[in-house]
Amino acid sequence: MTDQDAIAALADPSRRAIVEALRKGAQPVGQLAGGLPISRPAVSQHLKVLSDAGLLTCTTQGTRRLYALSPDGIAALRRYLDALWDDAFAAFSDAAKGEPE
Amino acid sequence: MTDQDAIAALADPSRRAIVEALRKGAQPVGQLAGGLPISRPAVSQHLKVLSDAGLLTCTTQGTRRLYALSPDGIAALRRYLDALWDDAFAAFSDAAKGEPE
DNA sequence: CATCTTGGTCAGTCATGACTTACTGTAAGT
DNA sequence: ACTTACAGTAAGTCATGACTGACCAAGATG
Repeated sequence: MTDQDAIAALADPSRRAIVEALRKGAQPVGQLAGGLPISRPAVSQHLKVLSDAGLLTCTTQGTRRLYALSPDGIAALRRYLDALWDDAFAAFSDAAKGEPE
Repeated sequence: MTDQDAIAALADPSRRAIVEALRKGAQPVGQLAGGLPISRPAVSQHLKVLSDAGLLTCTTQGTRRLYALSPDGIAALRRYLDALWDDAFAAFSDAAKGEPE
């Protein structure tokens, strides 16, 4: 439910820029929008997609909402890629030995 | 050039289906198209995107072309996510220290 | 050589989604 | 209570790219 959606979420350049901005720490929406070439509503929409994908967490402080990277969501992606790499390497080894028929 | 493009390449459901099909081993284009609900030209186009992103390798055998997962390309993605996770966890730890009030 | 198989390319269509402006809601300050 | 600051939602526009049918190139086979 999440690992596939998370990849799609990271596909958009604006969303990757948001993720890169959050690597240094949590930020409110307005601050994120200030550092990006898109409007604040656009940032809000991207934050929703990233949150739904499990990549971000949100903590409310009055009218401010702090968004931060979610280690759990990123860990899920890592597990998916680890498994994919295992299969890729196994198939690579098989091909190197001789072609299965 | 590759790690970001690779994520975008994996965002499409059809391309993920191709990657999943290749987990078991290399396949020619026609066989891939036979197992998917899209036409052969569509598969060809997806294979090009995945190859350009460094996720697939292609070996030509006469008129046949065998596509296989590239361990190198997947490894590059793993490294990117590992670094991202490091930052996410560091930011999470910082927030845990400063927040409790 | 004729032809069949395999697969990449072209041109065009159509749907998805990224973006903006305008609006609404909510918490804090005066 | 009024106003200001912050942020999510709605409606509409527009560009990107996923897909198909038709065409073309190249190697195998008779």
